Amino acid sequence: MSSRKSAQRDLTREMIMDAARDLFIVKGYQHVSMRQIAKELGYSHGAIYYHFTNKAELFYALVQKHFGMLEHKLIELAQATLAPREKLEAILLGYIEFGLNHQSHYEIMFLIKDEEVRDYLNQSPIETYELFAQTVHSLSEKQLSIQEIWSIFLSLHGFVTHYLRHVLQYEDVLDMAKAHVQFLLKGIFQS
Amino acid sequence: MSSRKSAQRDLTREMIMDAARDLFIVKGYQHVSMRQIAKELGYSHGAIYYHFTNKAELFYALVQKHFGMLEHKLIELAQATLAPREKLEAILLGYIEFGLNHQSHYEIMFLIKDEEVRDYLNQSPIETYELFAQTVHSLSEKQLSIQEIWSIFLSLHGFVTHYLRHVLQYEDVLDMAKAHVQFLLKGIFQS
DNA sequence: ACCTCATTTGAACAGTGGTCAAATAATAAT
DNA sequence: ATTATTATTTGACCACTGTTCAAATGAGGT
Repeated sequence: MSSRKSAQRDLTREMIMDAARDLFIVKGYQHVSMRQIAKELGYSHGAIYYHFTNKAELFYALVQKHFGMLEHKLIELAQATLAPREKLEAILLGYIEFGLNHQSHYEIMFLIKDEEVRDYLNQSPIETYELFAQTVHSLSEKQLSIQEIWSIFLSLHGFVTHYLRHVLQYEDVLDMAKAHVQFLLKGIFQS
Repeated sequence: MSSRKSAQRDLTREMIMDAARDLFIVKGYQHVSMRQIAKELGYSHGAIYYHFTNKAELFYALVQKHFGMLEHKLIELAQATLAPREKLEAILLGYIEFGLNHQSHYEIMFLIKDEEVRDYLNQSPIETYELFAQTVHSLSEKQLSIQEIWSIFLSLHGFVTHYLRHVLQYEDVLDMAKAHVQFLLKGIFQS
């Protein structure tokens, strides 16, 4: 009855990921179906399974991209021309900003406990944390121990997690975020 | 064909909640179906809908109980005979212990983002946090501001959230938890 | 014996993720 | 130009989900 699409509109992983990202951001992982994604693209849901083995793998492909984005942002902030203290502030705040401005992705990167999805998570979170830790360590002028950096990370993570659950945007909690960062840095620069 | 159960075994909210709790703890909210709960009880799934309007409401009934448990623990710790500093440590550590020893519960209380479920969440988390904040405030000998207490809470939340995702038990991360608490209290008691 | 009514059943509905034989079309080989 | 091959897409199908609801059930009151 229906005919397959012409060659130039052949379905690609990129196309699927673009459509999926939009839907995931609006509705969240659990509330997006493979059929919805396919419909958005004008294909049948079966076609997606040709390009991705399942929903989790499709989602994880998106996640990997976003870990890359977070790393990019960290590097960018670390290269800014600011005093260490300001740079450190910017990085901690930048982490929160990233988390709240990419809520669906943060959720997948750090929150989804779903076994299906977790099986696809590999080294990405670890690598990204390593970068975070090293950057913070050097900016702290060696005053922060590994353990303290880890505590800072967990504390930022708690902030993001909490407000992400309440679906608030970064702008809505900017003051709170700044105060949280100050709290975490208090004592380090004896300010 | 099948007949309704005899009067003394009439299905109650309590019975349903007990069966549901066990399943939720083992499998998590998303992977427990109403049919599974009903099967566990030897009833048809329709019967549950007579006692709970839907899955989310059933789940929330469980949540309320767990908030009660956490409050109970907080009060208990606050009444211990310890120096303020030690008491404060015990409370922060107690919070982490509760979170990691009741992972499914904590997940329900603070992590589930599902709209269906969230619609049933009312004042419980707020009330429990109020208790936490007041206790910490008085124990800090008025040295902690509202904002700082909130940051401490978020930082503890981050700790629990992270290790909960990796399904580690409290004992496995005890040293880490102690270090995290010390980090958060650093400066407050000028230690 | 009859009635009432809270409780339970199970069929039905619209949706889900995932599978797969069959259909299709672009490309390579003849 | 015709044929064979191969990558891609389709849609019926499966086993499942949460939810609804008319109908059946049976305990308690009269």
